[in-house]
Amino acid sequence: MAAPGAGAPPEETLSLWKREQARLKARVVDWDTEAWQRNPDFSGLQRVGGVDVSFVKGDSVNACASLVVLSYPELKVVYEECRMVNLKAPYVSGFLAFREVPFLAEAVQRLQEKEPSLMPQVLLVDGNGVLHQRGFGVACHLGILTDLPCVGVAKKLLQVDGLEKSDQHKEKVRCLRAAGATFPLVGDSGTILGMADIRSREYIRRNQGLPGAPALGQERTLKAQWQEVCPPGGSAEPTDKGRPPEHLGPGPGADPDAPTQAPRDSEAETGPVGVGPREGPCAICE
DNA sequence: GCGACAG
DNA sequence: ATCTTGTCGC
Repeated sequence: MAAPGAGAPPEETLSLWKREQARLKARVVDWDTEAWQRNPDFSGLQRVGGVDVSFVKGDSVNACASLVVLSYPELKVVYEECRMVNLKAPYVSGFLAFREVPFLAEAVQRLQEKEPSLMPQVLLVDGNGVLHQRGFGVACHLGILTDLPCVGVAKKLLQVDGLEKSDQHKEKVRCLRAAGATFPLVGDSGTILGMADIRSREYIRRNQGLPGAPALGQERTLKAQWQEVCPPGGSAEPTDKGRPPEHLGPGPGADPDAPTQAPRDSEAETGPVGVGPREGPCAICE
């Protein structure tokens, strides 16, 4: 048999995958559909979920697929599941979903069967959403399969639609001082493909306790932070619109979402529910 | 040597 | 994704 975890798939398979992405992309809903998405402090949001797949050291086939649901805004774990799985498809940039989404969708399905009352209202997914080669990353894919609003959370910037780690981009990242500060990632198409939300380790180490660095307990509200943008001078942005995930409308699930960069350590950040700190040089600051 | 092709 | 190495705090 072949080793799913490795080897590049034949061009024929990639064509099929592209066709599937195009088919499902038509069901994406990339606008707010839930009241909590636009409420000042997300009032109405009670459960936030997160999914991820972690691998066994030198193994690209065996991995742990996990789904966790937290209460909001308390952020207490109310549901958690980790399941060892055998990946069937290799990782191919632009097609991450075909490798991981089956197991993520199954995790959501099991939750629906066992504890439907704990179904999250939004799901954070490792990987990109609409910031993708064909505008349909794993977050979008899972959203369609589960009918849940999903937010893509990536650790590295996928340079598509004109997005690049230019000096301009790096400058904007450097402006992300306050925890939770963000700026929109606007592609050449004019679409906001995501929000970068980073805390520079250098800044923190050099400015602890200095003016400009908000004291603990004085941070702005999450919602307020999301709407913060670098000082005037940057090019894009007045879209006061945050960038929460969406929901589905007609047919099967749907929703899109935005990806983002994040600190290098463990997980990354998210457009909306961005909290995580972590530190260290990141793929964006670099 | 460096960058890029999510994880 | 995972591997590394170094630094700092407990």
